[in-house]
Amino acid sequence: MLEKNDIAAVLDEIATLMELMGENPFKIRAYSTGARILETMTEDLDELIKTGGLAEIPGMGEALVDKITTLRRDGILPFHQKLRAGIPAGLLEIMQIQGLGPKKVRALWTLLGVEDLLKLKEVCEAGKVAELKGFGEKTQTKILEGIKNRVAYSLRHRWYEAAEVAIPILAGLRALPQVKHAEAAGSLRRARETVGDLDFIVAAADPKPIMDWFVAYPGVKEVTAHGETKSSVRFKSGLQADLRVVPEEQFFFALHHFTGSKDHNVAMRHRALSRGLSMSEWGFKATAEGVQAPGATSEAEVFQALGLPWIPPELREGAGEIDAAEAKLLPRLVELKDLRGAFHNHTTASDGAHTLEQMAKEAERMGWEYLGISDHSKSSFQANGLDEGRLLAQMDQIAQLNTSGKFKVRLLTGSEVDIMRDGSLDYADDLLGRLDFVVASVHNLFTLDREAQTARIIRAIESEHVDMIGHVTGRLINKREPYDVDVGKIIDAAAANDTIIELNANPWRLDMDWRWWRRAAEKGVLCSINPDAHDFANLSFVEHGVRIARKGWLTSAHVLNTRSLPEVLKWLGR
DNA sequence: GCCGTTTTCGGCCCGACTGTTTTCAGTCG
Repeated sequence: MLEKNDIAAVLDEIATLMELMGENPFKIRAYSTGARILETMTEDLDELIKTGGLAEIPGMGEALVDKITTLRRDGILPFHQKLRAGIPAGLLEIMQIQGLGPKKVRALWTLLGVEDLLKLKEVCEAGKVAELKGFGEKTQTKILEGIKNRVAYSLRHRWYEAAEVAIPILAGLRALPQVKHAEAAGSLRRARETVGDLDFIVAAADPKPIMDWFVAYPGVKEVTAHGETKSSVRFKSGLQADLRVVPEEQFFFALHHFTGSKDHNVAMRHRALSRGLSMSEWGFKATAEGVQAPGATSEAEVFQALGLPWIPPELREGAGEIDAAEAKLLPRLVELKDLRGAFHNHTTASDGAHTLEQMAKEAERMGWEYLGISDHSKSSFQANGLDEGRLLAQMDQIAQLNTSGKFKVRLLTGSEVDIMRDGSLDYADDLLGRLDFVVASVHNLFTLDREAQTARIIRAIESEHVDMIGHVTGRLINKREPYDVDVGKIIDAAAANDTIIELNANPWRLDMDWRWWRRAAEKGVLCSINPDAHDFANLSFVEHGVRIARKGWLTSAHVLNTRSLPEVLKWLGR
């Protein structure tokens, strides 16, 4: 039995294998589309298979439904196995190298017997690749570079790290006298948790000085393209950045196009075609008699031309946003300014860097009404977790601070209590009952099997003292895989027990993943955007949480910490 | 492989850049 994402990975691999076999590209695209649908859908797969709802999804035909059903049931698909048997596994890795696509890889394989990276390196170094028709010296050199740097080049970068690079470039572009508009597009603008490369779109009449400025930007290690309207550079970190300069009248079309996603664009173009318009990054072209191709002086006008309201970039994943826009059902997404406080914050009592007072001062500076303190519990000795006596002392200290009138912000007593192996909690019920709020988190035994891990967390959810579940999967983006847990079941349990699921806003975590929030919200699960701050500057992590909440279609009504202090106290005391 | 106010075949989103060519294929987004 395979999970949704694993089935999507198989479909993607089938697509790649078929490319290598030189299959019909439209057939190949159908498999990729199927993979994207599985990745983004929020419904329960088993349910969809049982009810036949899967076949109702546009792009899901009979063949795909069959194969997905088989993969779900058997975990294996003969069609896939057969494809695999005919193609060396090493070719899939070679396909990852920039500049090598199915045609070239197939040529290397059939003409030079290349079956893995080692052999590829060998034939490049022997100069055999440059002799092949369609290849040359430059291609050979680029392949060798690609082999050497394949780890760094293929890595996706955490959103905030990409943003740190992008922000000064964007400011630099905007400061150039020729530049009319400049924006960062791509997955950065869509607020994906990781970013593959940066995309800058600039409106200007004369591209040349802008291109020249860009390729000479400090920190650029390599210029991989330097054309009239497009340039690409690579930084030392391996991060690549593309710049496109377009005439002003094309800017909003280009911005929309390069913001993507691919699936969103495909859907938009279909919609355009049905209205007698062909759509590209250049703008609209009339394809039918008597149709006028409209221009656009804002991105909203691009959507307007297709009878749609502006769709926030975070939602543009081709996962139903266009249908929702059409039906006027787009959510009014939560914003940073909606937040009135935050839970799940640490102090020097456990592993935080700042005291209660320092944290309170910063929360007040941010204009918050309340700040929830939740240091670690005693089992997290590596984090200096509090035993019962120290927790009681901290509760007294917080009570004193609140009555002292020193801060306008109200501090709330809490704990990030460890979930034990069996799902019980690290403090007794009577102590938990005296706290304003309780976050329950897993901090050990990451390798429990799926069933045990899920059962463990669900037992914590069922505790009457647990208000929220912390970092549901424990993932650290690009560093540690999530522990094996059935998030769908966690969501159901949270809904049934009126337990909040945290959106951990630490930019390495962003956990629960954005792909689950829409479903959670539909089931009535409340979210809390928690900074998990370990120093006062970390309180600003909520900005990352808001971004992900938006990506998960959440409105302020779905988020506890958009509520006022009295409302929050009422919810917690329920 | 999917889809259909062209329903069971014949289309399927669009363009820039590079490197190899000498008019274009392959790759990428």
